[in-house]
Amino acid sequence: MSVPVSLLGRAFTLLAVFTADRPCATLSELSRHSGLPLSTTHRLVKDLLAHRALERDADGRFWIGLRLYELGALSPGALDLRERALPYLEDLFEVTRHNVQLAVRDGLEVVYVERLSAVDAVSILTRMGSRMPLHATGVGLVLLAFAPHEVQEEALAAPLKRFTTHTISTPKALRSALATVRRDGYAISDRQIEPITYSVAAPVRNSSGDVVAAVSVVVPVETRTDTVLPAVRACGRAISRAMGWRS
Amino acid sequence: MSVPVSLLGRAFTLLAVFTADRPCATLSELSRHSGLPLSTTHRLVKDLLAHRALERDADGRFWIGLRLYELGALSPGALDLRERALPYLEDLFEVTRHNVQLAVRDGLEVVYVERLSAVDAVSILTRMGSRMPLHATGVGLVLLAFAPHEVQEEALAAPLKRFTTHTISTPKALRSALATVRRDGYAISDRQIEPITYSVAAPVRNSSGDVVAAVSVVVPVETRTDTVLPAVRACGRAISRAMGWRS
DNA sequence: AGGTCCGTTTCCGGTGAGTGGAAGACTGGG
DNA sequence: CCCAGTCTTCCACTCACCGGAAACGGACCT
Repeated sequence: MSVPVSLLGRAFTLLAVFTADRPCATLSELSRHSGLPLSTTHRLVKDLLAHRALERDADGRFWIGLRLYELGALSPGALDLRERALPYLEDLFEVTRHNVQLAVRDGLEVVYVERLSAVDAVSILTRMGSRMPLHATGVGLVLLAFAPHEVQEEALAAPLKRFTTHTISTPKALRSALATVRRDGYAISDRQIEPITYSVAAPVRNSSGDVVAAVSVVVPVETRTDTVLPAVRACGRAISRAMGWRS
Repeated sequence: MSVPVSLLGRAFTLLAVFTADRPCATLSELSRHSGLPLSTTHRLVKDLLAHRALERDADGRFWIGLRLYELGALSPGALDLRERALPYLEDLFEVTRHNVQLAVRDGLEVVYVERLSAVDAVSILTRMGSRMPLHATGVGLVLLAFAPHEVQEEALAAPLKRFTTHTISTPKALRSALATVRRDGYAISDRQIEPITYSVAAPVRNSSGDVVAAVSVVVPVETRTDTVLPAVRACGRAISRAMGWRS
């Protein structure tokens, strides 16, 4: 295992130890998982603590700090898109009572910038800040279908990870699905991630008409998707208008 | 103006140029506002871009990048508190139809970790990730009233910034208000930030019974606070239970 | 077309911030 | 008490980082 020689590279390697499955870690764990020598890790952690990028709990374990939360909240996805979209996401949540998600594209992945869910909602696989492959999610299909041509070709040439027997797993199937999304103007992801859910997704456009995000509702398979589709599409349009889009 | 000599210090000084009022900046602006020489700024920005901590738009301006959003979403406030609290916040939003906020304490400030609001809600002064002084907000009063004794004394000894003629601005008034909050078990902030709103806030406790967050509703002054108070308090209790609290 | 201005990018010799192995300190369990 | 694991401190050495200066590129003006 090679660690970066640059200090910033090391700092980000260290921060990458934190995941949703490992939201906190001891100094030794940080050293072990990052590959950085213990004393280097110790010094780096001390600096990150000083800058509030990390914080330490009473048991001595380290967590991502509030400063990164604050900075992250200034990113375009959070500050611009989320703040404008939130009222419409809430409306969609209220009329459907199912998980509502807002996501942007980063490379060949979806990054969720918001998720509204109920206590007894059907699926809790995604979370604010989490990632999923484009090909396997409703929002991902929408974002990919309207992405630049070279992004689509890149996704079609990449391995398509399989989650269930329904996951799109050949370039041919994906190409066909993308064409369907572009024709229809929305996507229905059928049991691609979990065998018990559909995801119904619609595009969100900016003032230039580019698709910059996607909104979706995740419903149990017993739900008829056409009962939520109009609401999802209306929500996508409402957010688009809030972003300055004119049809 | 003195800039840090350490690389991490410089990186964070640079990132501090980004605020809600200046969410993006050019290279020259970053250099000017951070005090770092132009070529140092350029090199640092290039590294931060490589690590996705910054991103660049089509006009060449820099923004906080998705990587910081992802990392920030792993912080305890976002990952643990927010995810557990969200369904109850949504319930509170639904029954009150007013701005709902969830906040934690950081030093002598409140940091908002979630805000749900409607298109026509009365106040939009706060935002995910933003800060306010403890003494002047409902959630701040709650967090301070139940904070360790030395934190309370520190707040009482610090300057109390005034926002309106109603803002608590003397240590005597603050001490009295804190006693009231502790006695009542909730806080009502009367026109302290804006002359048109009240904030009604209640504590959120963890499994050890410590107050680790506060939830509030912001309502117009024409609203009788006792119409929303029970719902806010119930919400605080529900989130506390989700955090493992036992009464 | 040429010139000017401003913002951005590149270059490179010099240097001090950062390094990590080793030793020491601390903590908890047997 | 002993042991193992975790954390903290130390310091001679080195190379990643620095920033002034030059080059580059684009927009605007005459």
